[in-house]
Amino acid sequence: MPFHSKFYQKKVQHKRFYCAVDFAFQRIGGKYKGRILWALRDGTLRYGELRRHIEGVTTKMLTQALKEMERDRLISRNVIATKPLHVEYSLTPSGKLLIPFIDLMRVWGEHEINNLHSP
Amino acid sequence: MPFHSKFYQKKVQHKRFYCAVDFAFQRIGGKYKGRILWALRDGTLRYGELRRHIEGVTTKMLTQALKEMERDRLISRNVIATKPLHVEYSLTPSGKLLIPFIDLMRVWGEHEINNLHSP
DNA sequence: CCGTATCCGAATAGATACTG
DNA sequence: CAGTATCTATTCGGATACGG
Repeated sequence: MPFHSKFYQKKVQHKRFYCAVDFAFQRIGGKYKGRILWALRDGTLRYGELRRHIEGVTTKMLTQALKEMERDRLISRNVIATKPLHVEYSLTPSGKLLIPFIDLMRVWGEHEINNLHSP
Repeated sequence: MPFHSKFYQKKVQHKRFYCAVDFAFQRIGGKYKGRILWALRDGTLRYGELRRHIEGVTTKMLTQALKEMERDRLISRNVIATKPLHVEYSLTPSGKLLIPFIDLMRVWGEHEINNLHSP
């Protein structure tokens, strides 16, 4: 049960936030959360599939981000008791609300990347 | 000249990024950049005014964020040679493109804050 | 008024090894 | 397969003092 493991106990408390923008950035900030949300936009992915989508991530950082996002109800975690174990991740309704936003970021990012050497 | 000071030289190189989402989060991630963009949405603010808008920020962090955002062409910096000095900050066209995005974040954040104790 | 500089602790991130 | 644990390196962020 992730909510009781020692591993989980880090960062259970949010820092104080001063406004809604601050709050939102605390929830989807960090190095990988945006990319995780984006990877899950079309449905369900297993842990290992996510790991391959998010190039460069370690198990430690991926697990940590996933636990925080589960706690914050952005994603849900579903264990399938096959052998070996399968674990599926997908967006919650709240998480799905963020997809248009991530998409805006992506479009803006592509635009900026294309203009990097011609400003 | 900020582009030549020792202070500026930190973080001149971006880390490697793997996709546009990653790129975008590197540019507006961090603790204060979202709030700075939001504060400048309606026009120009001076350094001290910004500082009062972004409650809790220190001069170090504000200056650092402003320099990075200037380097990334999200904001522009205008020095007015009065005495004492005035320095005005405003959004560039590229920075203005991010406002709808920040607004989405803010709306989502307010929605989430309201549902924190009734999930 | 608008920053710079320095010190230092906290938080974040990576590498590596190991387990049910 | 899906993590956990540990150790270390790097980065971030706050406090404080000072300067043009």
